[in-house]
Amino acid sequence: MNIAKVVVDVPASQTNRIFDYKIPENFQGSVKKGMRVIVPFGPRKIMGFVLELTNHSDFDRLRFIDDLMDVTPVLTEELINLGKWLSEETLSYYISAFQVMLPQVLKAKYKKELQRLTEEELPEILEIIFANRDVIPYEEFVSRDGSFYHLQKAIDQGLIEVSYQVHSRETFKKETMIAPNRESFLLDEELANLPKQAIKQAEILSYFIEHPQAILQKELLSLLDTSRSSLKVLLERKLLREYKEEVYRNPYKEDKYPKTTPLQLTEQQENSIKPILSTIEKKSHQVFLLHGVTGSGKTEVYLQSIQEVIKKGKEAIVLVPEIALTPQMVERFKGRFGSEVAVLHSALSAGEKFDEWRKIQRKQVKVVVGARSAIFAPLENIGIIIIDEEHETSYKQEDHPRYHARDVAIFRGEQHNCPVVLGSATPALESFARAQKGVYQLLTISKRMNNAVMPKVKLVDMREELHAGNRTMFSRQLMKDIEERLKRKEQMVLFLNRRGYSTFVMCRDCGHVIECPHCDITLTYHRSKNSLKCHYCGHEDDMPTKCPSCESDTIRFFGTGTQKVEEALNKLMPEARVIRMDVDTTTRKGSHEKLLNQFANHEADILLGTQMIAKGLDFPNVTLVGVLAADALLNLPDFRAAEKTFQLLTQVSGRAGRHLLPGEVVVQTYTPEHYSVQLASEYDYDSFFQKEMEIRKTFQYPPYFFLTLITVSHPNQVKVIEVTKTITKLLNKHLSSQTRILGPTPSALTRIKDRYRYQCMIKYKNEPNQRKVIKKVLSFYQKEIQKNDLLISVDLQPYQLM
DNA sequence: AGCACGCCGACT
DNA sequence: GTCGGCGTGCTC
Repeated sequence: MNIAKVVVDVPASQTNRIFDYKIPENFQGSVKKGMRVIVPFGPRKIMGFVLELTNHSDFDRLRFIDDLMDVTPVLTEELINLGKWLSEETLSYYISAFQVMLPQVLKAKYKKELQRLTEEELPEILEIIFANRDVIPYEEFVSRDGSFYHLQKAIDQGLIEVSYQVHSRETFKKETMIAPNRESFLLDEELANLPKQAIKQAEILSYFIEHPQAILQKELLSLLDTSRSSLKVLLERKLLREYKEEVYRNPYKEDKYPKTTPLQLTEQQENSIKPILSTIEKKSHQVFLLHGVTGSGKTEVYLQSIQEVIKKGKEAIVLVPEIALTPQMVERFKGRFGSEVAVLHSALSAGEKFDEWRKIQRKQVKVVVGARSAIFAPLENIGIIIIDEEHETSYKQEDHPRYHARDVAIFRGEQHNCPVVLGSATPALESFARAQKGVYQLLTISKRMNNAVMPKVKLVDMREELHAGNRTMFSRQLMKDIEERLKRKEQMVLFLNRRGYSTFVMCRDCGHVIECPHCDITLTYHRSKNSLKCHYCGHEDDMPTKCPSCESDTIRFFGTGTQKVEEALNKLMPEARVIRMDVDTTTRKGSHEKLLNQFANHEADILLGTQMIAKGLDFPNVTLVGVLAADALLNLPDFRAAEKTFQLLTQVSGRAGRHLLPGEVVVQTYTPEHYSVQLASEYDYDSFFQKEMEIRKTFQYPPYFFLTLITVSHPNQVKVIEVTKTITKLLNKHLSSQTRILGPTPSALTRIKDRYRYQCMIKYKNEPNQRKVIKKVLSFYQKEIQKNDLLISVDLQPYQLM
């Protein structure tokens, strides 16, 4: 095997193929599939993944692999196949598919440098820039307006060389270890001979006589309450030795989590787990949809299924939506499986993520708990894959490769012959429809644990509040209920749906709304800096004091943010202690956990927050949930708006009355008659499913039809419309006649970063040639994409229709 | 994506 | 003769 087939790190359509390289003699045998290598590519050097080893190539002018970047492959054989499948499936580049499966620190960094080869005098311009250095960053040469002509000449004369550096960014955390350097009896002798005043040295020696194994320096020093200076003498005398050992950056300390044991399952839990266990036993693949109401103990079903998998010597992946990946959730897994668990989510630093990943790679863990990308965990013997809150849209990645973790999970489940469990109190319509058709096996838990009843939901019509003269954001009902809870010393959760709402700035005089100069969107007011910011391009302006249109000074910001709610709450009920949880108060590491702990310790009465408090939280003392604006989501231009509203209301309501105390929910809405609000208040998923399915059928939306969204963008509006029109025509011509192609339509945000965006939508039932046709369309525009600043993006099964 | 190469036009 | 500005095509 002296030839490697390599995918190179150049995300472009022309390089989206395999390149062959010869393996030099000295690397024979050490180059393995799935490794990162450095290869020459044209004049430069870049990173590539070895996908295959062979002895034959159709290309006759092969070059040699330059260097290896790994000792152990970073991609397993299965992940290599998964990557190929993923790129086909999502129409993305091979390289992007492989990169998305690995921690960011494994992405190569490139440096271009100018290296001086001789002492010989260079032209003056170059001498000034080099300033007595042998190597300078190429960047510096460019930024200081270096003469390309002189540079080229110096290169031709052999005075200067351009060198390309490729390096990986992974770092390893090392800590100092201290160990005895002599046999115990020899240390005993030394201890006897120590001068009387060397008390600390004596203590240290005694310690090692009793514990002859190595210990972290940090730990030793704190244990004996001393400093490095007393260690130093012993190290110098070679009685002890020190060395560096690699340690994992461990964001979760195991001893923090009290060990838990399996709970007695309820009858319904028992009935649900049986088919899962038997699938594990039979080593077969099956997708289960576990439909369990909030508080029904789905997690316990997961935990006991995993237990069985571990018993069989296999491994498990558990996906949890990012915002539900709370300390509470982690605790449940760490509590049951201890150090067998690796946790992967975005709050970890790049280094921590890498270390967790490496624990998996080295087979030091059995269970991986993480957000979307954890589905690519490099496990080789998977026994179960679980996706909790499977309806969550965050499982769909919004940029390339635009994959859905559910699809990847099922693909891997097939490869490993293991069950995939999708769990939710409010399954995605797609999933429930599949379960009804028998594609997935439906498991139902309709009762809560502890025999708790679902909290009663009161709908409050906010229009009536307004008519009655109540202009605050709290209805009289909600106020009354809050006061009651305060009196009874019970706790509350207030939920504000911020998505769909924004704090825009408007002139009360002329109605002028301030918009971003580069995007078709209103600017958002940020109190901390008293500025206006665009959420799409980052453009920032100072908050004006006068309306830019009519010069009136009645310009104000509108909309509701958590800050504003908190202020209003403080004014109306100064005695209530409020914890506010939103992006502003949880950016610092660990602050999320801290706030939740405070609430758990009853240091506050009200937990006020956005999306992030909607799921996964479990506080026994919470008896009231208030939803301030239930229909904020309903008004979005999204065919899933009703579904999302139903899901959110159900999830939030589920935060109350989970234990002994009964719970209540107050939902404030401007559309109490809407079926999603109505049915959510009755916890009637089945009726909601029926009703929503009818609507989807009528309007030809998923799950009855599949969707593909093609978005075209370009600085010139005329150009965009023309291209989108042509694409629509091409698609119409080449796709089957039952397929509907809609468009061109302007995107919901027609202009972002000074680029116009138009889209067309493909609605289809069965379109086996779709990817082929789209690929053809893309290659038709290949040239314009390359040189004319045209962008065409394809999203199969989109979630964001903007 | 970079990068070289080649052609062209401007400036000394 | 010297320099930089694009368009084009290739990368094992």
